[in-house]
Amino acid sequence: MDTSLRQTLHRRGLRMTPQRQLVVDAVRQLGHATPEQICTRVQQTAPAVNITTIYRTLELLERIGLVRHTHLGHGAPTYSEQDHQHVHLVCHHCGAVVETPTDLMDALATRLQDESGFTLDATHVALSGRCADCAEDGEDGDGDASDDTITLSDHHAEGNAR
Amino acid sequence: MDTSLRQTLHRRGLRMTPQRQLVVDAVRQLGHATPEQICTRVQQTAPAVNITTIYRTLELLERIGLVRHTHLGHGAPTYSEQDHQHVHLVCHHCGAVVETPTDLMDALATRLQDESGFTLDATHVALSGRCADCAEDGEDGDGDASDDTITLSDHHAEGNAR
DNA sequence: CTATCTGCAAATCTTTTGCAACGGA
DNA sequence: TCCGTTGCAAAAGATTTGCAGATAG
Repeated sequence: MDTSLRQTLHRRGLRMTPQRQLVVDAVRQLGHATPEQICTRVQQTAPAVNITTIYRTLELLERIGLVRHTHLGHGAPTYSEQDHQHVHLVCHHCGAVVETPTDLMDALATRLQDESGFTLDATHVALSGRCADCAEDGEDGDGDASDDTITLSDHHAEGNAR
Repeated sequence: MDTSLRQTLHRRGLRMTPQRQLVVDAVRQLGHATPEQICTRVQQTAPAVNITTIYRTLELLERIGLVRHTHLGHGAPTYSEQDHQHVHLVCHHCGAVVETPTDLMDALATRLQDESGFTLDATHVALSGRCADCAEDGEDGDGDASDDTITLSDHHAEGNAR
């Protein structure tokens, strides 16, 4: 059952290792997960695997097209199977991540293509907003400032470098 | 012309400082910029301003609703004026960032609202893809792996913690 | 004058890199 | 055997925090 991974690797002169199998498994099982989460999962089976290997393996798997990463909005990118395509909706308020079919973006993709020649990759980033559970309420609108250039005198010392 | 900023701050018991004015100006002038870029800009006027202050000020300005941050996909978040609303399109290939009017997303927003009850914040994240200049060519599709749990024997040492 | 801010240094955290040893084919 | 891989330690970045002193009001 691991023939495919092994072959894909061999085809490019790469080697099959237990670590790589574990990372692929973890990505598959976790759906979309950060390197940290993947590392934790892998270490449940093989505690000695270093997080450095996770990073290197994810990069390699992405390069050969087995996984892809998505930016959910905040810091860490999340990795998932290449063919596990969907659009992520992240709720600002509760942090929930909802997955929706990519065809939701078809109309937009077409429009972007027509109007800007931009080919949309709908799955690479997450859309932000508020989920149904977190009804909208807070509204804020204010913005105005000047445009001057002052010479700011710093308090104590200055001219520091490291 | 800076009355607005000062008042907004005072209203919340906060103080008006040259640094804050400079950060607001920089955000406005740069359109969308990382904390690093904002820092550089501010330091052109006031070299002594520390990047720590930039971070703290941006956080504060965001909290009081004067600026907002957007995740362009890769690492650094970019800050812009609260009311400078637009959708970002980031090209995977050349890294170009194109801004488009938010009404591009109206149809999608409506559909999301209807189908999922999800209220879209179109400006918080950037859409990824390929811009017109970077024509598509590379295609890759392959994915299959196993599901086993092996006991991985690590080479040299083990049992390390820090 | 007092509480808020700032600059600096150092602590965190995440991701990357150099290197020597290990192990897959 | 040979070279791709791995673990470890340390480097490199980015962001946060503690603190003493400066400053807005």
